[in-house]
Amino acid sequence: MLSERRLEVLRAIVQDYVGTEEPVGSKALTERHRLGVSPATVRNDMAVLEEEGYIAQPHTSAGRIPTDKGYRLFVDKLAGVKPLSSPERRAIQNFLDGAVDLDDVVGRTVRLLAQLTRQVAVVQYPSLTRSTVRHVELLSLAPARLMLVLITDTGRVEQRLIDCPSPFGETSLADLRARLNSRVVGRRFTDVPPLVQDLPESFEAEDRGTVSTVLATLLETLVEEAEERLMIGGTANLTRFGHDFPLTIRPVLEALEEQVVLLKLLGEANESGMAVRIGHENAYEGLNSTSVVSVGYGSGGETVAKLGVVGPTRMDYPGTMGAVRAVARYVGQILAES
Amino acid sequence: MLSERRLEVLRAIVQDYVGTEEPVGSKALTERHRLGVSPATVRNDMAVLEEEGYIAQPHTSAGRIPTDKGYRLFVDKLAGVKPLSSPERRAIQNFLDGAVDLDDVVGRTVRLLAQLTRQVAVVQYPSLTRSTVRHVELLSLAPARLMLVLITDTGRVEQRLIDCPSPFGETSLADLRARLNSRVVGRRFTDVPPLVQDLPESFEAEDRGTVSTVLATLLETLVEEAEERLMIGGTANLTRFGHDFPLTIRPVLEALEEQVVLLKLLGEANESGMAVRIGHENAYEGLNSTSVVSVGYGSGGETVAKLGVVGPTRMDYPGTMGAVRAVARYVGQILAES
DNA sequence: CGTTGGCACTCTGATCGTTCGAGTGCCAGA
DNA sequence: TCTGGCACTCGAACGATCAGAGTGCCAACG
Repeated sequence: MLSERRLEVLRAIVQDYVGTEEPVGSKALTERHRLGVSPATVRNDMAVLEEEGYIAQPHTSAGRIPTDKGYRLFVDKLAGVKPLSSPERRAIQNFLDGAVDLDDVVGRTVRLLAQLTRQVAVVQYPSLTRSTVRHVELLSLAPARLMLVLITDTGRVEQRLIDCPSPFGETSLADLRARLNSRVVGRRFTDVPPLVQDLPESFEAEDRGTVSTVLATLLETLVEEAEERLMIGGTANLTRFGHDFPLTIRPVLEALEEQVVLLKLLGEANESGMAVRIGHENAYEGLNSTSVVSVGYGSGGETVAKLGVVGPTRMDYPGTMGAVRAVARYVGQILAES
Repeated sequence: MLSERRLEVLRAIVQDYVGTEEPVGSKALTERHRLGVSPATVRNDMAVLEEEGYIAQPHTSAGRIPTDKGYRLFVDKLAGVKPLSSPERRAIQNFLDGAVDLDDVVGRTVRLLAQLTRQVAVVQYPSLTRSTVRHVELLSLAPARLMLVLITDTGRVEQRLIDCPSPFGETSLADLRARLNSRVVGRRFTDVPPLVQDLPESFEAEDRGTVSTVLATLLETLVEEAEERLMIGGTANLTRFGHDFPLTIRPVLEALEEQVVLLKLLGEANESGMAVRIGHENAYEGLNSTSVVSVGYGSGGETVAKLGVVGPTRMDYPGTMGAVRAVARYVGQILAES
């Protein structure tokens, strides 16, 4: 176990490096932090920290920089979550309150988060699988062509075209619409399948094919939409990454275009708490020199989706975590209101 | 007017510079192109071209590079549009044919375009103002609460919640729905307003308020959605931009996040033809060192939206233009089919 | 008049050595 | 266990030199 002072030294190194972006040496440390010991002592501590793998030197006789392991310790033990200032909080609330629909909420959130953290922001659309059905509508477009419209309680709308195996009368349509709605409105998506399973049986033989098709499409929509959408923003902040540009930035841009990768990344967030993945802790190779801070959000204690930021491992963890958490909370509130 | 050979020299310079990314000198030119004259002659021609502003030297005694004006001349007079190879065409078609809905079409298009041109691709969603109404649906969610669902012929769905000034019976609702649809289905959005103006008059006094509200919401939806959505992709290709990274790339990334800027950019495309904006021809300052190639697409001779790519001024214009045009055509076909 | 070969000139970029300074490791002493 | 001192290392910055590519100009030629 590292002594109190060594941890203090590590904290100082992380803070300085995050601020200056340059390797930090023993002398500079003692000058900028009131450690109460001499540079020589700090040097010894640094030697230990290096041996333990918390810090490293880019080349002999330069200062030290934190390793992923060092950041990990910093985040876990040394750093709190820095709460936002109250003007910041007010600004967040004002900005988000202006949103007019779900797209707008997500759009504003992503811009807000990017601006606040000065990093790349990723916001997942509220999940359908956790949502409930507000309404299912069936429209007849042609004798054997229907449109299915699904409306969720989060305000999202999905529509599908359906080619019926046989013509389907207006009466049957109204009937199906009514029965369907009476069974599924207010239900969670995951609960729907068993509730509609026996519906075809109660229809005339000639309509059963169509009813089955409609149900199949409905269920398919629920499942398909479980692969959820994302919005990202603040990519311009990538330019503040480091000196060795193209090499670092390219894989990150590539990763950001892979929805699957991002979803997995966010998915790693713990249900309730905040998740911080540092450097090589990220499964995706292109993000080995970045850290991801993510958290779930939702209304009323229920997580409906996640959001987070992607930035260089050399980031201001307390500040970023504070911003991410605050934004998640306010978005949850907004969703609860609407 | 420039002589034939001088134009030929300009063409050679553009081609070489696009290929090598390095200033091109007189000697190298005569070696790589069969111009039939000596380097000295080429030097004279270059001097003239420089005086006319078509090319420039980064510093004294280095090769020449084309100016924006030079690229402009190249595009207008010297370069054709390079058609894609037939394997490429087949690949495009196969890839786009797999799309399942509108989002997917746009998503695939943007990825395709980015990959084909190795640049940043921008695709605008098919415009609502040019679209026609396929169906308008009204749902009663609560006694005084309606939902309006608008379905377009391009498969897009928009929905709005409406709070009615007074309760609205099922009979009136069905009536309104029927009349509304009989008037607007198949109509272009821009033609809708006069067609529904007198609808409230034909209803009972107590329902007129609600009918007006519904109509107002409908018209509002048409207008609001005229501010259209975009999808972008291939941002990782920005890393191939140039050597002086952060400075060039940052404003581009910023521009790409400004939907308004991008829409304006695409909007500059001529109705029918392809538009190429080179360097400073772009109104937006951040894009002064990029070129934008855009074109409208649509089904049946009608332009419903635009798409294009953003890349360095030093780009392969014939190839890029060929790819953009081909993709636009195939997307138009796909839209016509669905 | 357009084209050509020759020639002197001018820069940039690469290479190399030197220097400077920050930072380290180690050791002896408090 | 901490501290001050000291020798050492190594990278970044600076400057001088050099080679090469490319230019502009000129005189000669068809």
